[in-house]
Amino acid sequence: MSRPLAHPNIEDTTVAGILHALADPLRVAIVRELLNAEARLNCTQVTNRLEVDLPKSTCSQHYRILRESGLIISERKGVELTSRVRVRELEARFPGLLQSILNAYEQETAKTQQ
Amino acid sequence: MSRPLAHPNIEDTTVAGILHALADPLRVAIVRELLNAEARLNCTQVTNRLEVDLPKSTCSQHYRILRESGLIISERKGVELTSRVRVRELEARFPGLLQSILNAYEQETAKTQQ
DNA sequence: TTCCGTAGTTCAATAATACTGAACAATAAA
DNA sequence: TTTATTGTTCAGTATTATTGAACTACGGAA
Repeated sequence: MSRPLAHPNIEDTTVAGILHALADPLRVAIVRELLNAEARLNCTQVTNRLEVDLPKSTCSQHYRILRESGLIISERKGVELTSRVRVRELEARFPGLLQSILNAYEQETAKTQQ
Repeated sequence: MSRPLAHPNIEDTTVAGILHALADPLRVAIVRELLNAEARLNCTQVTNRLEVDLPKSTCSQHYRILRESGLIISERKGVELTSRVRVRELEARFPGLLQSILNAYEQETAKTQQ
């Protein structure tokens, strides 16, 4: 794996970047899974929980976009890459944004019934 | 101008579509301008207020994306195209979403000072 | 050590989107 | 009619996204 895992400072994150990252349902699902998890999960664990079968390269790109947008922080643990959502920082920078987006996504799927 | 101006039913709008539309600062600026206006504005009026000089074709595409995402409703008034934001409907479908995104964008620019 | 398996990354080719100049269509006004 | 205005469509170009294949890095077994 490449050496440097660059994360933007929270004050350098942009709304456009965050919205772009979260405009993809799969990336939203990853974020939600990371939020729900008791412990830090690696990429494989997340995709397993999501029960999707996506190519590793695609997965890697999605994490890169989430990372570069400032939504997650990733760390290497041996061969694995574990990630967590930057909840506190994001809340401080853009209060309510992440939650309302996640709410909206839930609303969308919830209303599918009937 | 082409005849049919198709607008999605509000229940067919998606969060992904809305986030994608609002992931572009210019489109957000258009939405904000439409929200602030006392009366319905046409495309030219909006771009004039924004003091940007963007090609007509580009402008047209942005409006199409806003329309197809469900964010705005457009009507032809003679040669002009006037638009308004679907505030009520959006609020009913995804409560708080639009406002928190607009807030976040304001936060972002506000913090640029100092 | 060396070898093997696992977890992700990078590269490159292809596909899908976005941007925009130029030609066009539709309406209003002269 | 003719002309000006407003926006659309088309087509070419550029940017971004997807993904198979080769690769890197680390841990564990032998």
